[in-house]
Amino acid sequence: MPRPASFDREEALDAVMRTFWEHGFEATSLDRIERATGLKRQSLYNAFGDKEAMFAAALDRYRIQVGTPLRALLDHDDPATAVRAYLEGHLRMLQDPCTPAGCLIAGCSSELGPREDSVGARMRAETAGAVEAGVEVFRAWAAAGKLSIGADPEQLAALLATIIRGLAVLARANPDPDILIQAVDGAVAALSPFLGAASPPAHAQ
Amino acid sequence: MPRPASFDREEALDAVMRTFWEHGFEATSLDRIERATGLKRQSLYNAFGDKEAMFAAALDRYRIQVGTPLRALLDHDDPATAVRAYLEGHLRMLQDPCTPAGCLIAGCSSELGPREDSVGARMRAETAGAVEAGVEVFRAWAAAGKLSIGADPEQLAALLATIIRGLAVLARANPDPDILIQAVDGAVAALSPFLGAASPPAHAQ
DNA sequence: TCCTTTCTTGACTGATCGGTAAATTTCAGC
DNA sequence: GCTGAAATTTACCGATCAGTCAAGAAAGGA
Repeated sequence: MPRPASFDREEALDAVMRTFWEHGFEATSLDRIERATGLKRQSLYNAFGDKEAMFAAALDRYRIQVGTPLRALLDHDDPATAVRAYLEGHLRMLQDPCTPAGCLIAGCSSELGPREDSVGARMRAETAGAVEAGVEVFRAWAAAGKLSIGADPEQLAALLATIIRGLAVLARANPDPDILIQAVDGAVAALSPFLGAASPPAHAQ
Repeated sequence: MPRPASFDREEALDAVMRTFWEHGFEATSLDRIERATGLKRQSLYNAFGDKEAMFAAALDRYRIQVGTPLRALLDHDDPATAVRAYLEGHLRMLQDPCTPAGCLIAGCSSELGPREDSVGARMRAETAGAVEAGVEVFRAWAAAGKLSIGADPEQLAALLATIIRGLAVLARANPDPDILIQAVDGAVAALSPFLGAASPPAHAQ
């Protein structure tokens, strides 16, 4: 068993993920990854494989480090509380100065949208899976009688997934954080009446 | 006045716009533009300038051909009708098989988000301008007393802009059109109570 | 017809792309 | 210390990138 690697794989993967997060797939060159990780080309290829494999590993890490904690915010007895926490959690993440602006999934799925190779397919699957996970949460709420009468769980889940991705786009393009806060406040006000809250929308603040 | 150009500038610009629309800024190479327009490199540089100028011209054309007609859907006396038409119009556009999937502005502003050169700045300005235009529409509705009591025009405009961009992301990534339809239906149901509609949200279909 | 001006064409630049081969360094086991 | 396998480094590959140059083709004005 000769010569262990001199770098921490997780730490390097973190830098890889952040580079893809910041610049997208195409604009992330191997040179940029070298600079971000401090590693040389061959070490990267030894550790992760080619660029697509690096991207896949970065997506996996993103799901663990970002996606899963955010989705956990939906695990709350009260749907209105859960949705508010979910939206505000996304807002914090999207604007966190310690991480690149926006969302890796939303950004790269926009970038790679119609591509037919493995990366494009991977991104489409990532998006579809995330949306479907949200649908299941709303269906469970509906089955538990936690949604207001007439609330459609599929509609609400699709709308929430849409809002989340819209926030990601705006967070990446718009330096004005007020717009995002207003969008989240508006979303909470618009969605709450469907989530078991008693107050009619005309009085929603 | 010797030798007129042998091609139609508007027609060529249309192909340029569609190429950027489909592949984004970085992944649109000059070779690809040559193939899409049928023109040679030097003709493109003569007609439009460098790649950034081609992109700027494509954005201008996109605003005229896509953005302006969509924004005109908000010009309606009844806010609820206007918002529904606006959302459904975007849905049609995003999924129109005659044009690339998604939205040029949303896609490229995600792609170029934090870039500090002129293209990045241009995209950020495009997004900020579009959002601000929506805010003015809602403010006018509010001033005309067309919004429900308690409805916040800034919140509603920010939310609508967010939803529009979220739809663009999903339209580009998700081949399932049902999700988008459900999102639009959900958005109409969630927003209508604020737009002067009388029906309470519990009965919104 | 000829000239001038522009458009068009194809070859070309240096830079950068993702990926690789070979040489060199470094450490575990003996 | 020696040896060998793996990690690291350096140099390089062909392809492609945006952009340019110069020669050839074509049309209006004379």
